[in-house]
Amino acid sequence: MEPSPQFERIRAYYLSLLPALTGDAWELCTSYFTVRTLKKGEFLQKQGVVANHVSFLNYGLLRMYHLVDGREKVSEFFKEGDYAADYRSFLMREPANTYVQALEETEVVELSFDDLQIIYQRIPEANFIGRLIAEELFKDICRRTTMQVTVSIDEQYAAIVRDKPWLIQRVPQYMIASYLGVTPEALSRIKSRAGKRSRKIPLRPTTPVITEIAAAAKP
Amino acid sequence: MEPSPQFERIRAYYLSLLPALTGDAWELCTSYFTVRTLKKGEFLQKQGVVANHVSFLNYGLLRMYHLVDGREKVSEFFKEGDYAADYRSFLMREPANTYVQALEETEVVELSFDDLQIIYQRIPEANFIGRLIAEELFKDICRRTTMQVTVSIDEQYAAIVRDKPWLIQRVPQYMIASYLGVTPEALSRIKSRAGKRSRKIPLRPTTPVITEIAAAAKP
DNA sequence: TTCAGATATTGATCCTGATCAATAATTGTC
DNA sequence: GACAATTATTGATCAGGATCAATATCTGAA
Repeated sequence: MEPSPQFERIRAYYLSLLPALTGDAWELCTSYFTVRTLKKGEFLQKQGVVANHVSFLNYGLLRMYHLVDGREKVSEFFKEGDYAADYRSFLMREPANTYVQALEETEVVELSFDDLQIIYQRIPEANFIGRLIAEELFKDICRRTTMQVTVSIDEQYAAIVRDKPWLIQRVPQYMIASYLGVTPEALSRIKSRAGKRSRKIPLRPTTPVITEIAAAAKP
Repeated sequence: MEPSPQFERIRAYYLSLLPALTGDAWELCTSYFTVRTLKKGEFLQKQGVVANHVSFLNYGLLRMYHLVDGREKVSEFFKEGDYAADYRSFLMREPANTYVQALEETEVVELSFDDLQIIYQRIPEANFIGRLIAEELFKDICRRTTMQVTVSIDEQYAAIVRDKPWLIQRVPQYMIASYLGVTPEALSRIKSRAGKRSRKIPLRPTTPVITEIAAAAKP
């Protein structure tokens, strides 16, 4: 509706994606936005429920996790400036298989699925933004996957300390352990052993490496 | 350029996304498409090289993998009807950290990054398609991630046998093992032990479960 | 400040998958 | 069909993380 300071951050975000986003189009968007505040511990999303909103974080911190056999497996953290919510569930209109919970008091700008479709229809450029957001999420999840495959837990933890110190500050260690796919005990030992600096372990291939030369040579 | 049977499959795909894709717009698209054939063993993408094309598979089979410490870690398979290529590298214009290699003779329809940008500019609806494709890729990678976190290797293999029998048929077992994140030996044992049916292991939480009630109660 | 609950560390043991090694089965080629 | 190369299986040992348990540290509220 009216220009609100609560939409400043998301506006800056959108403008960075699409500088030409005009006043009218933006007004239409904001007319569908709603603001919501989550207390620490509250859930933005629960397993089994279809995600009906995407949420842009004005401030605060969320974690996304799977609940498997009574254990929580943290898959992602969201902080101010991020898009949160189970985007898969949101897109597929299927029940989510994750929980999203506030770790701090958090304010989000919400947009419902139906309203987003209206926006896509009325503002063709919105598809551009939607594309960039989907691409952004894709890149993030790729980065994570590559990390998991490429780097040892020790190095992943070191990378977090180096690149995302805010995670260390704001999240209990056992959740970071879960995020890394190990137990709290294991992470504790990883930290302690981090002192004695990285020994290089030379490995040799166990699986045949198909080189292009060798393979392409055979028509 | 001219209506080609080589573009039939991708046309059907696009039409399924956007029925209103008009003849003219489609012609513009096809004018940028190029067809390429890969022999078994040839690479569509190599680590260290910026992915300059997205590739739609007309027929054939590709695998994507990371090379870490001389070992290949398979992260994805692509078959006819899929979009292949290191989309992260393509989007970010950064060197890829993966290889994409043909496991069978494969025909792809390629579109370069620059040409795609032109299409996005000239055909606004293309953003719609681009959004859906990015969303599709996102959903796929989410599905994979959820599997990895949620389900045991045994069950993941069973799921492949059940849901993707073509993988079993067309891909050597040691690549499927790599895809599942285990050694070929381990997968072999998993298969043999698959006979004696799943014993249920009751687990109790090792990490405190923050319930909404408890957490939200504290303002 | 004190205390209780939550979080982190440390130790001992167990278990699964990795590794190393050898053999068997399969596949494709001549 | 026979052979060579690739792929799969099976066995024995090893290593790292999980688990269980105990203690230490931290945090926030009264």
